[in-house]
Amino acid sequence: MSVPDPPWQQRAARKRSAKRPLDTDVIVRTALELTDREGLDAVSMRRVAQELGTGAASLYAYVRNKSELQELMLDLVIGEVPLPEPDPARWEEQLKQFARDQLRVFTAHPGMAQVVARTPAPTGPNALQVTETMLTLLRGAGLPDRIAAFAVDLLALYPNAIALERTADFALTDGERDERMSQVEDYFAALPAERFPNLLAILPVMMSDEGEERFEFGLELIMRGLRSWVE
Amino acid sequence: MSVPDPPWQQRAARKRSAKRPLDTDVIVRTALELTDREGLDAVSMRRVAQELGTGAASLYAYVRNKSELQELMLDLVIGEVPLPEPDPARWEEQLKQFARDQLRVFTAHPGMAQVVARTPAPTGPNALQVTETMLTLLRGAGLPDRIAAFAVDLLALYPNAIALERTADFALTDGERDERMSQVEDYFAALPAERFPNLLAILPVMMSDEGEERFEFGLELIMRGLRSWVE
DNA sequence: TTCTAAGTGCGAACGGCGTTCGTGTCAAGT
DNA sequence: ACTTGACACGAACGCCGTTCGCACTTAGAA
Repeated sequence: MSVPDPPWQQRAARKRSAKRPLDTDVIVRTALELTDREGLDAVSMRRVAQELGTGAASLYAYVRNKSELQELMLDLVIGEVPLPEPDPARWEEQLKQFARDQLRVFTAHPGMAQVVARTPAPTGPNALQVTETMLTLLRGAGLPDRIAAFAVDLLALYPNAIALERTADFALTDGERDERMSQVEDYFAALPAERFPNLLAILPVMMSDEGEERFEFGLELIMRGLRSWVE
Repeated sequence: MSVPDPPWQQRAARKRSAKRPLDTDVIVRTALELTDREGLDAVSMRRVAQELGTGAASLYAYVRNKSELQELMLDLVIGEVPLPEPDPARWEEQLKQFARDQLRVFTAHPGMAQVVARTPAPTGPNALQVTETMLTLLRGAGLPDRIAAFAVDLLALYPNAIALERTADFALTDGERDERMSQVEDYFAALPAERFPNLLAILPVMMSDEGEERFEFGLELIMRGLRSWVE
């Protein structure tokens, strides 16, 4: 080793040590960043590998396949939902806030709602912690076990479904979005009034952009329903 | 035309007339049958074309692209949901039955629930008719327009979300399903009792296979919530 | 009857995908 | 110094959606 390495080997060596060694965590995080930036459809194994300066094949040492990668991403995202300190007196508000936070987090990571839909009953550590906390709140409120078990599903389902709806068109270009919008408008304008009287009567309400009120309505509806089973 | 066509031309002619000429309808129907048999993931343009004895390129004369094909399939499926004759006195039961029928239809066509999730506000003719009927029921029940508009969304969302959950693993082989099942069991069995007391306490209830009761619970919850806004 | 133009059918090709295989590389252990 | 084992990854396989351009059919004009 008395002679220094030739320059091209030095470069290679520096490059190798400069980049963090591959591990499951960086892969998952990189994939998630890519999803946030370009949507879930852009996240291919090749693309993630490229982002890490390597080849697709290298990822398979740390991740069984693409769907496992997505499940790992999912649990990472679920981990971002803040857990409340259960306070039985405020169970309704705490559950509502929980649902709001869930919606916020999944809206912030467009595409992850699709992953939830494909993943029957997420079982990552963070998902379990979320379930445990919700159960604490529901049982603390005096709901029977059976109802609590049903409700925990429902309360996870609802924000996810709304998030799915809101992020469905993330991958569309502005042009496509506009085109779809004007198509829908034309279509509604052309509806025969005698066959769709209610639809037309209610159109202004449906078109008005009160997404947040809509979500809050659903939450309030669920809480009113739950209340009827307390004790 | 005094001389009959040579045999090879006859065969060609028979072949051509024997298979129905391509049109949008057969394409959509074939794609749907394929989905029912093998799941949505198996429905590629090539595969549908193969089923019709032609090449993938031929389909593009009748269908703009794959996602348009899926939207057409979706409206066909929505058309299978039976429409009730609105009877204001029985609005709750009619809405419930509506939701049940929707779940049934989407469970019978595994994969179509995924398409709903990707399609913001389906606008096919059948979807519109469904919306109109639901609005008739909701407004007839005495719900304010604003609430009715929200509720119609919610009542479509819920059966779809459940159908999505139920058909999520359609593409899995039995082996994969079993593997997942036993994985989940092991995982739960290994949970530390002090960190997940509620989860473990409720596990028997969650594991018991009462999918239908679960759906009915959600329906009843929604109806109780709606009732609180009547008049 | 013959010619032509329009429309349909479709093989071939492009660029991308998930995943596997087998070779290459290199550090740690002997 | 040599072996071993873990990691890295280029190349390839068989899919995918979509486009292009050529072959073929056929309806109407001449």
